[in-house]
Amino acid sequence: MEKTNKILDAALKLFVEYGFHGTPTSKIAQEAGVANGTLFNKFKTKDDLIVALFVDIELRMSKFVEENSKETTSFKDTFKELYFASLYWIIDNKIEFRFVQQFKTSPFLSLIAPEEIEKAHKPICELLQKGIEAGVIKPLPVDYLVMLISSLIYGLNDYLIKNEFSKPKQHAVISDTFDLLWDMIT
Amino acid sequence: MEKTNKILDAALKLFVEYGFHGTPTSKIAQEAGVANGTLFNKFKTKDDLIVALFVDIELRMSKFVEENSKETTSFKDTFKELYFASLYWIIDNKIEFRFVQQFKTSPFLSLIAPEEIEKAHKPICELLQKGIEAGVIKPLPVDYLVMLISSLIYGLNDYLIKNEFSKPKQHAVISDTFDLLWDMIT
Amino acid sequence: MEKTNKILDAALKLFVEYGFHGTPTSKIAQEAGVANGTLFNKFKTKDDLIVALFVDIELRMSKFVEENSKETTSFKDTFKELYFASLYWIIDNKIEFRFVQQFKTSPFLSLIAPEEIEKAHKPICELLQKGIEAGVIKPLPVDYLVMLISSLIYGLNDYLIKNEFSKPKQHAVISDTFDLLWDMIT
Amino acid sequence: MEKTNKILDAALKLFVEYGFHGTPTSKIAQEAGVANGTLFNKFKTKDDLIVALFVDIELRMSKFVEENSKETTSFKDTFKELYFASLYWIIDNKIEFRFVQQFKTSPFLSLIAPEEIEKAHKPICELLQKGIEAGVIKPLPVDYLVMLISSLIYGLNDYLIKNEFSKPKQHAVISDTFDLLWDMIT
DNA sequence: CATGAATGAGATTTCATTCAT
DNA sequence: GATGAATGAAATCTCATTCAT
Repeated sequence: MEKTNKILDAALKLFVEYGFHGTPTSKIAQEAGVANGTLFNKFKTKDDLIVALFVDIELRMSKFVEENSKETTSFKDTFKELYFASLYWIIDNKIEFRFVQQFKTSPFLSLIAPEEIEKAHKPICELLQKGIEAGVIKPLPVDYLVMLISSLIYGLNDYLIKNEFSKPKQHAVISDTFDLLWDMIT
Repeated sequence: MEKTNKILDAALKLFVEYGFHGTPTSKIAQEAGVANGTLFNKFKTKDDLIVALFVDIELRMSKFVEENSKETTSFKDTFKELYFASLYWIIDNKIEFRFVQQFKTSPFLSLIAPEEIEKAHKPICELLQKGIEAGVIKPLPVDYLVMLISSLIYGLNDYLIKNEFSKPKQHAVISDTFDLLWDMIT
Repeated sequence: MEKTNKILDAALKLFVEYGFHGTPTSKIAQEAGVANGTLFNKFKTKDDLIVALFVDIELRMSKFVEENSKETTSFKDTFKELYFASLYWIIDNKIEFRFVQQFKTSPFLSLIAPEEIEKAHKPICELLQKGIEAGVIKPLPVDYLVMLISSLIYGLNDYLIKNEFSKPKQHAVISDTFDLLWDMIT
Repeated sequence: MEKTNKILDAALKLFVEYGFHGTPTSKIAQEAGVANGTLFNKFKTKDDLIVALFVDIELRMSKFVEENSKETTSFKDTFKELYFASLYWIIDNKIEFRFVQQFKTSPFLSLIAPEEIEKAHKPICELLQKGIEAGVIKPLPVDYLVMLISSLIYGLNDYLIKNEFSKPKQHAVISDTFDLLWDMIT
């Protein structure tokens, strides 16, 4: 792995455990196995590193969701694919997700342009728009729907983490929640 | 106002704006109009102050919700009272709520006993239990229901903040969301 | 006991355990059971307290030695009385003595006039002078003799503390050491 | 000179003049001509610095005494070599010695293992043991003898400092004291 | 006199960042 | 490009001392 990635990896792990300011750059460098100065060759400042890490994670998530959700002929199935892909990524990348949550509630969020943050919601927005036009989804504002969906996903994730279910049980809960959600928005 | 409260007030304001570590204790003292040392007479450490602030806010919210939600004979109405009281408190105490969100995604959360955190959910848990027993609410696990409800509330709050609606429009959205929620869980 | 004495007592105990600067005045007041401000009513500054404590201890030791060493017709016996009285006081007032040692090797010593410090040696000086004139003691400078004697006493005290002998054994060692000392200076 | 040594040097000088707590680390760094932070790169805490300084001085003294006391065939001469070497080091390193005295009467002493402290006495202990076995020295406990000897050396040193004799006079006093000591223990 | 809350100067320590090698 | 020693600004926290009650 390249040094840049080693640094991002180490930073992620430490930030989630100790918080942004509870993690000195020196510890990140140490954990990454590089020299202190190397970190500052790759990222101009610590804030730069934090932002770069956020952008990197968002990108990885988007990519995963895009690649792992087949577009089908049925609207409901396409929507389900998106929902499951998102949840699976979050479940398999708990640390990344906790970082994102921490970042989004922190003042660092303001370092990023709002469009950049919205970008991740683009696929779901477009899909919902189609759903409304097709008369499948209730004619509510798209950003309102996105809010409903994502808050459920985030809440569900927290719930799954707290309860440590078996894989099949987890799947069942995710599936049941989808049904509740579907009923709510259609 | 007492100095202790002045300090809590100043801390709240600054923490939300600059983050826990972006806010030096000296600035808090200054903003509160007390001497630096006074802060440490009232709170042994900065961490203590952060935790005390969280506990204080949770207490104030619980008290408000309790005092502002009448118990009625209709289960649905009682539930609605609780829902509205919660949302109204959050809307009128945006800064407090942002602090709570920041606190809950930070490593500081681990400084508080899990029971302490759950305590805020006790009224709603008891109510839902009764609702299930009365056959009004779907027979789902209570903590699962709590998750569904609170994630919707949090999401809705973010949505309202972002959109800056007029008071009547706000009320309409809150009311409509309640209907969606009610359909989902009954 | 008066407050002043309670403060001196508490200070002594804490200074020996934690050092002068390792002991805050607030802890002294607390240990003494008086208010913080009371300490500063009795002693203008912390340094004043430290010096007063030293002077107090030296006075108590002098008084004890004076009262507990009978003047006899035999020079050797009178000298022995003084030697034993000194050692017994030190042994029974270990904490006081450790304070004195700490004080004497610290920069606080310079806050006291040299005459004040020498005062404690006055009785032994006068006695030795007589001993020399009587031809009993070797005709060496009196302050040289005092140095020999006191360094032996200090060393002996450390030795007794380290070894924790029984009372009779202690007495034997003290007595034997006197004989060595007597041989040395006569 | 390396920065570490510059810091130790500055610390020694200031500690002896102002005491451990009367000397801020910032002054040490300044006196040493290094940045404040550099001090804490070399020594994790101020206490660490104090302990390191003590260990360093003890080591230097041991090394000097070892290197400057020839072993001879005569027991008395060998003993005398040790005695003189010790005294000469002390006299030429007054500041170091005052530091050691201050350290040994302070609560910092407890930060060092007792064996570490005793180590400095090892050569003299072994020599005295031989002397006893050879029937030259009085058959007294070795640690008792060490106490007698070291207390005389310390006392003599204080005496010499106070009186500021010329070099030859100093030598005479040291030599005379050796004779008294020798008489006492043989 | 006694009290103890309030003060603020100052101490130790941390850590993002630089730069000579 | 990589390194890590050096930097010094800034943060948290302590504590002698004051003073209104």
